[in-house]
Amino acid sequence: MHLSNTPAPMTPYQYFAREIVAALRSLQAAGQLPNDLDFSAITAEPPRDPAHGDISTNAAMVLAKAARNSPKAIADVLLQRLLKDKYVADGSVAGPGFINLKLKPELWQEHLRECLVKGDKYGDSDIGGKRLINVEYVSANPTGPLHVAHARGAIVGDVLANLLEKVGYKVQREYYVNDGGVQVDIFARSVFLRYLEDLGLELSTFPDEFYPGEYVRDIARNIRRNIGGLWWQIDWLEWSDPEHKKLYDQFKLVPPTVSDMRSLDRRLGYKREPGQHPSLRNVSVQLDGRPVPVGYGEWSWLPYFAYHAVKLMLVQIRRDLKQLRIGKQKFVSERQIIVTGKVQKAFNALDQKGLIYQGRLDPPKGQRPDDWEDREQTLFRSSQFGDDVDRPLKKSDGSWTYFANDIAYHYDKYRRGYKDMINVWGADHGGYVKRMKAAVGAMTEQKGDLDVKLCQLVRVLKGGELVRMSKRAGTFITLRDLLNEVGPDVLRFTMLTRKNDAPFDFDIDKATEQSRDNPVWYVQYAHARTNSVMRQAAETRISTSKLDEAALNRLVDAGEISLIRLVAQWPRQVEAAALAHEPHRIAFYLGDLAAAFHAHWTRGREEPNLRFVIADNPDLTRARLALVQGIHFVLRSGLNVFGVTPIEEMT
RNA sequence: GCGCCCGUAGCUCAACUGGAUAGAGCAUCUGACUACGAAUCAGAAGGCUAGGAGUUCGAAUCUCUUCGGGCGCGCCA
Repeated sequence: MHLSNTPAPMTPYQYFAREIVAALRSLQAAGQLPNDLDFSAITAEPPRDPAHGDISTNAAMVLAKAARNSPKAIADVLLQRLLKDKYVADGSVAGPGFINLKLKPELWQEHLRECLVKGDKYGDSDIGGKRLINVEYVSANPTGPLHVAHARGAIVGDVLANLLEKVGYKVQREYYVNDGGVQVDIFARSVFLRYLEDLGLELSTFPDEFYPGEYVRDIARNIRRNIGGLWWQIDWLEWSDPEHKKLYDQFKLVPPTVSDMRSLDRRLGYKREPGQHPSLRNVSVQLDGRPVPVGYGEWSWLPYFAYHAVKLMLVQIRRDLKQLRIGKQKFVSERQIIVTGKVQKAFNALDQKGLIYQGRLDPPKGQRPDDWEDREQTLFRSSQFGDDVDRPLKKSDGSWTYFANDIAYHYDKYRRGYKDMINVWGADHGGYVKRMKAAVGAMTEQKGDLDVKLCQLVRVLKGGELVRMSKRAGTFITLRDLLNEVGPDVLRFTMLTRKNDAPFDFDIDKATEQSRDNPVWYVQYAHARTNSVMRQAAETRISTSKLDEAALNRLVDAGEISLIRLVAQWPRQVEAAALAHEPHRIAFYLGDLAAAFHAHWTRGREEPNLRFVIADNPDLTRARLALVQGIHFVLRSGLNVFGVTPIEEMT
């Protein structure tokens, strides 16, 4: 009998969740329970202790109060109904009022068949109902390469997106490019100075607050060599001064045309300001034996360097992400949000709701900045929506704050149809969560929902030692380094063996070790082992095809049934992990399934009649192969959700 | 000073979102390879879930409080 022909094409847990409610309804009809009861909190779950049975429900305890009866009494009558179910072998009331059901093996056997029929699609569902959901992750500044912390966020976000797709959401993956703020300008100035160095000029100094990494030189070189149309500027008037024409000739530099500059200005939203930026005040180069200050007329070169430096950086970032197997993100530019007037639009929307005002903020207690200046500013009433204080939307120079831009970005997401939004951020942005949620709530009249997953710090251990990282010194472990050391499979899986809000020590040695300690290998090994069983069967000339037609009622051993039980939990694990936005749960489940499979395998060593392949008993073997294939499908789809290659054979 | 996250076996971490006697792995001790792959498995030991108070049938989980750690606190992102 095929389960697909029965009225129960679902997991035993889903089946009984329904049966329990049906039984309760019939008790209501019979007048044994009141009619106005809320069944929503009732569960049908595997009991914590398998000795208690197959299915456990809390129904009696949940209903006791409203039904004005003792949990025990309700459990007794409910149990009598449930015992009539064709799949229930036995049942009992335990503890404070749990009902434990022991099921007939047929239900598990038939469910395994269901799993085999669905194959890789087993575990998929449509609880998302094709609803749109937006998952934003990585969103690192385009001012440096991705490093370990970004890797964690990238993986958590990507796998969460996979999970949501698996349960029927329409997922949009996004990367918000923070190319709109002063950090990009500092980055552009850093590249500019390295660019001068690359021309063979010696800088008097390289300011502390500039970006120190080697990669900045690479980008400067790349700009000089590959982009063309370059120039450098000692004084903003200089390129029209015939006195210095020879310098342009010497370095083969080409000054920009006015229309070049204007189009970049428009594109990037820069205002033209003459003079030299204060951070460049002490920087000069030796020219004709005298020090010449650099960086004047920033408006003429800064947009150009900012534009190309960010572009080159993003090429690198995308390449790294691709190597990490993350490639489906839509990149949204903060600068474009500003330039296209979307910030103003979002601002107006808040203003119309009366949520903008001019006011003063108290300086933070205990850590008053030295340069605190009490001033009137443009504030958003975020405190009306759960934030601690109101937040400024404009800087003192009149430009938008990062928060204002981010509000506009989220407003834009919402207007594009995403009521449900998830952001994956580093823990250092924790202080930002309340105000962003407040903004989303305010802009969407509470119709939009934002969940922020904060990823705690990642430390890297190598040879038992902590690898020191310093952003100031420009020494941090890049994503690229990690990928070269451990590869995407290990990195992706390992990053999900902890929940996102727990700090993570990533031990490179252990992650590459092939042993029980290493969950990646452990699960991979189990998957490869399912294949090796199939190969073994093929050698004994037992057919491994159409296993869903095998005589599954031959699976009666307790170990076999409990393996099916574990397989049958896959759909609810996927569902729970997706709804809770907690991809790490899948890692633990896969580890459990792998462990149970390895354990059962080893039992066959002492009890040969339990081995999967019994050469002279094709029917029994095919039934057991069906079980192996079910495990194979679940392990494979689990690894697929993680974006980890299910290896076919251990080498 | 305020806010957020966290505190679970010696160590690294789970615990199906309020369920039963809080579970794994490592390390420690005791066992299992003439092999469907021992890259594995079985067993033992290990706990006042940081401390205290509360909420209810029931708390690691929710509330309050103390202690300890991390992150953050206008014109960085």
